[in-house]
Amino acid sequence: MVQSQAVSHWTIGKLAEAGGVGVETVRYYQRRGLLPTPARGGGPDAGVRRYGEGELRRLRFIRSAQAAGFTLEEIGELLDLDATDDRARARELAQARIAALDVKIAELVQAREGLARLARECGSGSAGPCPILTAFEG
Amino acid sequence: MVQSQAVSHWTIGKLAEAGGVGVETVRYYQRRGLLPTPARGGGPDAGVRRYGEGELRRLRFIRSAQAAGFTLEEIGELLDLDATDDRARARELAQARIAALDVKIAELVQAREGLARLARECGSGSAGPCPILTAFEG
DNA sequence: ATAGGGTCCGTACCATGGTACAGAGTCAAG
DNA sequence: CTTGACTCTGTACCATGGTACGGACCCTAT
Repeated sequence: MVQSQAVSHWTIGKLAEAGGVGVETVRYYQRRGLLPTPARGGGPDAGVRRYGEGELRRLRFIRSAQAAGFTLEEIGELLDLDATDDRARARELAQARIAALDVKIAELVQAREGLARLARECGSGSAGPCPILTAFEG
Repeated sequence: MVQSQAVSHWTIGKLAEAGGVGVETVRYYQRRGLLPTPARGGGPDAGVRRYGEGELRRLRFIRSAQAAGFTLEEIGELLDLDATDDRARARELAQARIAALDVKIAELVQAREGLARLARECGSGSAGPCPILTAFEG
């Protein structure tokens, strides 16, 4: 059974588009060491670098990990861990982030409550209080 | 019935401490127009500015509103709205932020799930997968 | 009266995460 | 065989939200 070759047919522009980011962002991630900078092609497409599924998966991971609150530096470490299979460290980072997320989520839920109360009390009519300054004190 | 005078006995250092921020941060908020810069006292405490409950409430509001995801610019607008009692605009801002928070909270909850799965599958033993790169693809 | 600690003011610097060129090259269609 | 779209490299610039520092000044305790 033959292992299928990893195809790399996209230009940086297509990769960026597929990942939902700008070309400059991809280059920035390359500078930060988060994405590889493949060799420039020779022959037919001289000079241009080509990208494939692997890079796209990495790019998507970066965006998701950012959404999870990891910094780009931590994301770099995670990508390295993926290569070295250091499970202990990976767990450690994941659990620390889960703890931070729990705090953050609770904070946002509380903030949401304050805002909902503000929006409710601060009705369109001019009756009743419109307590902006104390919105988060409940 | 006599309205009690607003007392202003704290120095900037005490205000900052009470608000859980640094002195430089208070000054920064003053520069941004989020906190007033009271007149310097004369007589006994010549030269030093004094702060009271009003400033502390504002400062705490700023921190909470930041936690709710408002930018400092938006917070400035909210503080102005509190003074002008523009209910319609206040509601508008609150509702927009609630919508953004709902998206954000859902995102964080989803990220948490991915991380929990990662921590679980990536057990301390070396058996099974440790799928960092695909942690958020579930 | 003098040393330490706080204030005041202006300006400079910082970290994070991008975003924007300029100048040169290359490729594909008309 | 030129026009337009895209790439590549390096360097510069940006927004946000602070943080730091120098040099005065002033208040209090020793």
